Amino acid sequence: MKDFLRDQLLQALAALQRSGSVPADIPTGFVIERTRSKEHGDFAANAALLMSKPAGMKPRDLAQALVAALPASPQVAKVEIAGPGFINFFLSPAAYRAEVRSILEIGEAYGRSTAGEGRKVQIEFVSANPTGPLHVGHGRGAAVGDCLARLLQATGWDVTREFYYNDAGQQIANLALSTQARARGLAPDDEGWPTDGYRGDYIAEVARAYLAGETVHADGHDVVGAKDPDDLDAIRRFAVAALRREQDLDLRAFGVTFDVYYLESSLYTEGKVDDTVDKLIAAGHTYEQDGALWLRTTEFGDDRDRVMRKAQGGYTYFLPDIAYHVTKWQRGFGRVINEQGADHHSTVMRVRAGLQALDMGIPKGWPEYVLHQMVTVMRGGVEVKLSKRAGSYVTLRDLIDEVGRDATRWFLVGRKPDSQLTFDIDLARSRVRENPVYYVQYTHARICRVRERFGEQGWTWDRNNGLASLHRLDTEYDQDMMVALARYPEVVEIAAKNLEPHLVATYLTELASAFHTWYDNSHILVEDADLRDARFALADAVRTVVANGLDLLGVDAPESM
RNA sequence: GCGCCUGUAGCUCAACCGGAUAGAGCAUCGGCCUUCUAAGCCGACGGUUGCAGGUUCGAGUCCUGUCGGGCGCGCCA
Repeated sequence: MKDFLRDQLLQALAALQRSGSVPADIPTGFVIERTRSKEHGDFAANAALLMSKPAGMKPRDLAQALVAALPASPQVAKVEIAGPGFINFFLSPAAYRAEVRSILEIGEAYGRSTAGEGRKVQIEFVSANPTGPLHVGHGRGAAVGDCLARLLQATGWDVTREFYYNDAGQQIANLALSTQARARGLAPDDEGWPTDGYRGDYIAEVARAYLAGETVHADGHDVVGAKDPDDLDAIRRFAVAALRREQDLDLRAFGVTFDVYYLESSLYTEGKVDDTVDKLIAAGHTYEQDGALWLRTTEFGDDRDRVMRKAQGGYTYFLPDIAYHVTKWQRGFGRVINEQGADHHSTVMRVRAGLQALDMGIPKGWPEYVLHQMVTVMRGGVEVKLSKRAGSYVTLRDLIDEVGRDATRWFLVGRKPDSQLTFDIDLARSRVRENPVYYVQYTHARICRVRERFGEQGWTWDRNNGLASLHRLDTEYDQDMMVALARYPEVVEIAAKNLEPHLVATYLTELASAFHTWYDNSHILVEDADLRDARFALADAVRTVVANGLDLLGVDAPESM
């Protein structure tokens, strides 16, 4: 609808230009937007305000001229000029009825678009190292990343979900040593416990399974515990597999799956790291100093140069990072979005700088980043910092077990990623109005219940009759309900464009509120069959949009509660 | 000290790449259950958008400064 109105205004502008009353070379960067207040109609255009200066006319005069030149349209009931020169469009009831009809006809496809034109986009998220259970921060990354993937899929992108994990570095060595220590019966703080060892109870479980010769299935193959506490390499393989397996189970329970798991070790075994080093040297952006090899990232905006290869040998983490991103580029992802915790924000500059240094024609802003801020977990008004299994942090599994998958997803994705998030366990598990996820799910269930009542009353809902009778929906409540519904495609579009999935959650809460208001003021099960069918058609349209929105968030739309 | 994020009602948060009178819910107060889920609805109260400047037709939004909070500033990942 926005595009339609914009087009109408452009036509009016063109007409004015032909008649010579407005210069031909006028910027047309105006926007059509939803009004905040319905006194101002449904949509407003700021065209006259922006173009008044170049047009040499007063805003209101220009608005007047534009409105006079607008083509007639059955979708627009009236156009007003207001305030400093806004052009306000009031849609006709027929335009909103058409929206309801469209929702019921295309169902789950409503709100989707082809804006992405089938282009490839990769979303890398979670990417936790296999050294422990996933924590709340990973959960936020999983929820945000997965919802971004759903949003981009819904807007016509060809999405690949990718999980990158470090199975090669120092942290993995620590994991192996910690597991070995447990296998030898040591506990944290005992004599001989490795420095920087992982202290959580889960390490003891891994060690026990290893000694028992258990089999772990991860990443498509089985790893059997070798039982030998001296075989550090076998312990490492087993521990990585065991923790990968555990993370995978957590993610599955969270409703998150990946298309590709990319192993850092493969970058080494396939020579991609060495290859990247050679190319950086050849590109002339490196130098040796203090025995180390440095990359001149300052040439690309960094505030200091970075070491690539340490004096003692071995690479710093950011070199495999660059090599990894080269593979993303070579795999044909013209668009890549990395979802990470904000505590890693310093890598953004370095990765981009490294890619620029390679001079491969990669755009400066590639890849894109969505960084989420920290999560604080509260229960009973106090911060929760510990979990039994992990020790020093709250795990994703803890949250799922305590408040359920749906509420966990909703709350972790329900705020702008840029904002710090307080996860209130008491609120998330409560089943009252103040808990938005229950409020929205309840809305869906409530509409399903009305459908059941048709049968109990001996009636059948005649959908086609409902669609044909939509003109019977003529109250202000009806109008408000339809306006709220029609916003959905715009919300999806904006959420996808801005990479802000929380907008969907916010919208659904508003839609639910709008529904209850309408519902409690509009009796559906009336004797008049036309009116009854029409009202339920509107209710079912709400149900459809709620279901579509919840699907974008990966949250169930229950038929009863 | 430097960089990134952030500051909106008592509380938790919105505000669509600058728009009109800054919106919801909770809390507080007052109403509504003999018919579709009261897990709901209706109403009232509540604001100098941390502070100070600037940009312009217009600023919560952009710029500068300042104060408070978070994160990061390794030849760790």
